[in-house]
Amino acid sequence: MRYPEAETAEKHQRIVEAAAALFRARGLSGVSVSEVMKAAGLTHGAFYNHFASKDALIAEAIAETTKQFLDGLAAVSADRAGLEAYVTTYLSRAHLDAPGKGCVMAALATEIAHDPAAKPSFTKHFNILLTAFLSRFPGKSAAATRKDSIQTVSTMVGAMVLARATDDPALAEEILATVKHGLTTAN
Amino acid sequence: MRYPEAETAEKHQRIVEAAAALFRARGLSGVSVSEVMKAAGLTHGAFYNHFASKDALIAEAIAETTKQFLDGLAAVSADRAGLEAYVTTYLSRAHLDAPGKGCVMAALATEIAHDPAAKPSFTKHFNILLTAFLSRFPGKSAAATRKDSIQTVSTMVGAMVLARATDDPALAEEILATVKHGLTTAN
DNA sequence: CCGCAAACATGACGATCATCATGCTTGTGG
DNA sequence: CCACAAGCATGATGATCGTCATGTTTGCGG
Repeated sequence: MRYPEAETAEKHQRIVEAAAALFRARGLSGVSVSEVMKAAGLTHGAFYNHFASKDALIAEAIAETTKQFLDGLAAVSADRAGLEAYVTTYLSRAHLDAPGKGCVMAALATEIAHDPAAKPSFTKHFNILLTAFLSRFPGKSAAATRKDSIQTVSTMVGAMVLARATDDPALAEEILATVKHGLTTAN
Repeated sequence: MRYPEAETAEKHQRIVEAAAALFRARGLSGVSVSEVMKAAGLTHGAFYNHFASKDALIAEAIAETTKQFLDGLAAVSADRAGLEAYVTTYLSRAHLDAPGKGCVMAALATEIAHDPAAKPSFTKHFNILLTAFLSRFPGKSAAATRKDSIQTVSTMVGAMVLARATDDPALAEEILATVKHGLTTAN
């Protein structure tokens, strides 16, 4: 290779991180390859030295967001209090307003559903993410925990997705607050 | 006007219905104006006699899906059993596999969130839809009912959105079945 | 019965985009 | 120390798309 291997790998990572942020902020179809490369400090020509296609970039970007998700989970304790802290952070105004730094599911779910090339990567990482979430659920049997995880994740994602699709800040906050309350007091 | 008014109105409606189906099936950015017109039995040139822009069509298409949503709600009884029947239908494999005929929220939520022109229409119709859902919730106070509606809708939408983003049919069905069970036995 | 304008079709325009072609630059393997 | 190829930039290409221009048809108001 012509450039130091470490440097090349770092640029690759920068591209993936820029893509992960831009895609979540503006959608898969709302961001061009050129924009991603510019955000990574390169020009569009170098793109195909790193990825076979935009679809390949999307797949890697999804993987990157999963790493970030796991970091967020790791920051809370593995008990009921930690879970509630996580839910509270997830359903916060900060997350609502910063989709580029937030959950992939809440930012891109329906676009992924319409993009056959993105679904395999999403599916793989959704499984990882569910397992991680599950491992931090306190008590009960493994089966019950998995069910609880699926329900809790569905509710969190649905709330954020609806709040984001809304134009009215008061309504968005009502959705988040209501679901937050429901998830942190029930069970 | 040159064409009979009724005929023109009918064509307008055909365009909106075709758009509502195509957008939900393949996404806002995945469907071109020409495709919608062809599906409505016209050519692309006539489009701007009916709509000011693609954004305007999107807004009307969202309104159309809301009408369809309300029809679905009206089909069940206004009690606990009716609510559970509705949830069961919503979280069915038939709905999973037919996004073009299903809920807008589950089909387009994240794309709407990324499209400033679509958000006002969505917000307006989300309010309508929430009110209708609420009016069919049995018992309790109005405030509690609104909270229950928001939580239930969030969970249903989240589950469908995640199931649709998934490549693995078994996982998709697990999500639907789990959330369906949670919503029809709890409370 | 006539002229006007609405509705529709064909076709064009300009912009955007993913991808590829080409050439330069530069470090690494030999 | 040298040749090769990886990595990057500039620029081109072909396709798609939203929108507009133009011409034609045809029913409605007068």
